[in-house]
This record gives sequence, structure tokens and C-alpha cells, in this order.
Amino acid sequence: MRSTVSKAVSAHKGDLVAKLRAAGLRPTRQRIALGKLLFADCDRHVTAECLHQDATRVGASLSLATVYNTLHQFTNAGLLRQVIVDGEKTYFDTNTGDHHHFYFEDRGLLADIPGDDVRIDGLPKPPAGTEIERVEVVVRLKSRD
Amino acid sequence: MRSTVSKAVSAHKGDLVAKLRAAGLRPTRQRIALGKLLFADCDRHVTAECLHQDATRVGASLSLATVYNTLHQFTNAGLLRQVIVDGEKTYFDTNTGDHHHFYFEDRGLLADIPGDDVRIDGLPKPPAGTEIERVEVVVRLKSRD
DNA sequence: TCAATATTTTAGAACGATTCTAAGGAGTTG
DNA sequence: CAACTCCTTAGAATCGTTCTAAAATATTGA
Ligand SMILES: [Mn+2]
Ligand SMILES: [Mn+2]
Ligand SMILES: [Zn+2]
Ligand SMILES: [Zn+2]
Repeated sequence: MRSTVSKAVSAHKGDLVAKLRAAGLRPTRQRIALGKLLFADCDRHVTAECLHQDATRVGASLSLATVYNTLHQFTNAGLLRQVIVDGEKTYFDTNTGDHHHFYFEDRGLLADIPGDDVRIDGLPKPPAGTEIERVEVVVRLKSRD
Repeated sequence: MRSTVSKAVSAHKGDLVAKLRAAGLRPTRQRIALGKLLFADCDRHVTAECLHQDATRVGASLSLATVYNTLHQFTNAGLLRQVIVDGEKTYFDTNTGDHHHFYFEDRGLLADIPGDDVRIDGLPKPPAGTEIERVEVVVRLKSRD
């Protein structure tokens, strides 16, 4: 799940189309453009607005509504996950595995915390009638000085 | 009995007025009403909307804008802290010490996890030029069944 | 291939939480 | 009380996001 190089090399349009089909999504021009931006290279943390700008920058023409639709469809298909670290905007993460985040508050950027080295001990059992869906750690960072 | 109770209540109010003065905030009717709701009993996690409803329920009459203003003033004074667990609304926490949270996603409720019991190991050093402002753990819970 | 059908895209309106504006109200000081 | 400063508030504005419904596109199968 973390062989970045071979993933980048093998992230061809055909794979993307297969990925979309497997998710029950038609491989439209818009979804392919967004899929390339999201899945072609290394892992990304994007907002809808920023992904829309990326698409525009690359010459793809699609509406912001489509970016929102697509991000949610990808999330429902398990291709993305949401990360909530800021009340103003929602981040979408191409890394769907178990991991945690640094959040650079002044720049509004997310970064994965490398490795599975993070261990959390001493968590109490969840209250009766509930179960843990996910444990999230966010390390909020500020610039020094 | 009754005199004990009213003494306790007025002692609380005196504390509250002192607390506001120490924060450089005039003890207005609105701030005292909200301060009572927030600080009189046990720790609370509230949204602006919910605190406004609480105030209305208790007979205090103030605008939602004032609730927002007051929550931010209290936060800037270190009397509250913000907790971000939901993209839709902001929670304010009367517990300003180091601690973590259960989040009951389907009910939109927060509960404290005492900070002393939770240990986080294996966090990497923050990137150069940054420092940790806070480490937050959120345990997202869903109802079983 | 080519219509019939199902899904997708999109512009623009709507929404909901939050913030802003600016004018009147209230706390403080002497 | 007067003078001053700070506070409250209704309503407008903002902003990220969702909704609507009509036009566009993908898929199916004859
Ligand atoms: Mn972004
Ligand atoms: Mn609440
Ligand atoms: Zn991530
Ligand atoms: Zn708390």
C-alpha cells in the first residue's frame, strides 16, 4: 500500500478507468481528470476548492459542483477519506489507511505522520452501546517565532 | 438549607464577576448569564446554537451574535477552548486542560477522556521551523447496530 | 449504428454556520 | 450626572457546501 514508486509508474489511465468501474462510477472526462490529479502521484490532502484550481491549472474544465460530487463519490467508494481539522473547510485524503496527521495551522496544510510508529495507550473502553469507528490524532503545529 | 444554597449561588456569581474582570471583560448581564451556564456546574462542550438555546430556556434573553462574541472572548481569555470534530459546527469546551475526546458522531456529542490516562508514543519530531501547539486525540464512536 | 435509457454535469439558487456593520444600549469613572 | 468606553444586536454579508433541475454524456441493446 506504500510502494510509492511502482504506484506512480503504474498509475495509467487504464488503471484509473478500472478503479472507477470497480467503484460503480462511469469513467467520465471529469472523473478521470480528477482521478489523475488525486491518484497519479504521491498521497495528497486536498480541499474541493484547491483540487478545482489544480484541475483548472492543468487545463481540465469542470465545475466546482462536480468536484464536490466526485470527492464524495470517491469517499463513499473508499478511495478517499475525509479529515476534519479546520472548521472552515473539509480535507480529502488519498491515503485511506490508518495514519495520523500534522496540521500546519498557519498555512492550512496537512501532512501524514510517517510510519505506523504511533501507539496510543490508556484509552478507556468506549461507552456501552457504542463502538470505535476510528481513532484520530492531529498534531497541530505553529511556526516557530 | 435555603440560605446555604443562595450563598453558594452568589459566591459563584462573585467568582464569575471576578473571572470576567480578570479577563478584562465587563460583567454584563449577557456574559454573566452565559458564564453561569458554562462554569457553574460540571464541564461542558457546547455549540453557539446550543448555548443560545440553553440561555433562552433559562429565561436569559440575548442574541446569537452575542453568544458568538462571548464564546470567542472567553476563548481568547483562556476560559474556553475550541474543539473541531465536525465540519458543520464549532464546539467550545470549558475544560481547558490537556485532555482528549470521545465524539458520538450520530448524536453530535463530545465527552472528555481524561488526559492523564492516555499516552501517545512514537510521534516524530515536528518539522524544522515548527513547534507543537497541541496534540489532539479524537475517538470517533458510532452506535452499535 | 442509433435511438432509448440511465447516469452525470452544471449554473445558479439555496443553505447554514459564522462574521460583519453600524447604531443604540449599558457599564464605568470621576 | 456627564463623558467616555465598551457591549449588544438586528440584519446584512460571507463562505463553504449542498441542492435543483435542465442539458449533456455514457451505456445498452436491437
Ligand atoms: Mn488545499
Ligand atoms: Mn451543543
Ligand atoms: Zn493523510
Ligand atoms: Zn473536553
